[in-house]
Amino acid sequence: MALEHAILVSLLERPGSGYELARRFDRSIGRFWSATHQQIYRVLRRMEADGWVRAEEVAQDGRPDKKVYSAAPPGRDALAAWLREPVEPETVRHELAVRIRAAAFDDPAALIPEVERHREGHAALLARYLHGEQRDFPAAATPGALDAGERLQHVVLRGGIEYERMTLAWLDDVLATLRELADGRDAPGAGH
Amino acid sequence: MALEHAILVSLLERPGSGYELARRFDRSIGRFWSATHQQIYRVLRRMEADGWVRAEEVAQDGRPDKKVYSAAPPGRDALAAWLREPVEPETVRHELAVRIRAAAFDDPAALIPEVERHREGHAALLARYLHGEQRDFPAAATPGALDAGERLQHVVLRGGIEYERMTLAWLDDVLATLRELADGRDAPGAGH
DNA sequence: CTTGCCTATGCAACTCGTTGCATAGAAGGA
DNA sequence: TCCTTCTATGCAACGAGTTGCATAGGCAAG
Repeated sequence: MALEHAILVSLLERPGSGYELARRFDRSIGRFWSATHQQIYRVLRRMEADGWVRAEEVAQDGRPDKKVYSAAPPGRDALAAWLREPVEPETVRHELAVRIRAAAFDDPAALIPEVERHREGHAALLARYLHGEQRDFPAAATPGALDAGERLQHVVLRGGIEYERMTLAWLDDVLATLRELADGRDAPGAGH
Repeated sequence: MALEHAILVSLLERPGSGYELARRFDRSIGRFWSATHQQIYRVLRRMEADGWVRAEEVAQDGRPDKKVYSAAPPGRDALAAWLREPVEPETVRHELAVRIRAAAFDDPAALIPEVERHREGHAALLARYLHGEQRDFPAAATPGALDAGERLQHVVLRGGIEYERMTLAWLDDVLATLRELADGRDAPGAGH
């Protein structure tokens, strides 16, 4: 239900076409709110009908025309109202946690390779976050160097960084537990 | 798509009716995979048709009959196969991150009360996790005191605890940032 | 004694989100 | 030359998930 609002924020930060939005959602914003191009196009049309955004047809040479959207005053109002609504607790869908509990009814060692792969993904993401922080917020330590928008973007990024750090530490804990269970199952046995 | 598997895990840990499952999903398992009773009933019927679970009608006095489900061998096989499938990166839907970025286009101070309320919720959840850890895993420090299932449940719980700790620290960071922005906006002004 | 909550299951309608496919011109490599 | 990729938008169908409502007996509080 907040896809409208995520799109509004993205359009306030910079206007763009549905296609451009879809790519932004694959990169920066998408780390916190993912969406496919289909969803985005459909929601954009609804938002245009509601007057939340304005569209401007832009002809391009060498590539298809595009519709560039930008946030309209009613959209800003809707966003301001949304900011004052209660924050509902996130609906968690943590597949890996389910799998780990499932491993108790099968071979825990079978899960190890996938957890390792998963860990690599989180390590790569942390590296990207840290690189992005260096690039976009080098002046963060100097008071007054960043405006409100930048400071808020930075605090969100810090959240992403801390989340990844915590996840990596936890995945190491998980791997250690799985390996101990795998060893304990094999070692005292016949040693095939 | 993993609701089937979450239900299977829950039924392997202990058989139960759809209603009981729904309440478990509101408590322990639901912290990692939430679902409403409607979803659970529908998926249970599909799983029974597929032979993943078996149902047994149980008459009760003083309350309605119930159907107690338990995991069947084909369900265990499906779970084992699922454990070997690739873990897809989680689809993140972090509403608060979107709101924080949205605050740049409105009054950042407007967000503070809701972030505080949100923080209280996470603090309460952390307290519940820690209490649950004391109750369910008091012997965790003694080697060999816990079986495989318990050790895996414990490592999942530790993940929840670390997530809540990290979130609390980040929310304090967010609140400090929002407060500084709110002060900076008022203080140099006319001081109304 | 009536109101509301708890157990227990379920239908119907809806929204949200994904997947597959289609179009269509331009650019670049095998 | 053909094949793929990129830009840019969209339809149609499906599956996942939510919300509202219904049933129906028992229990407890006011």
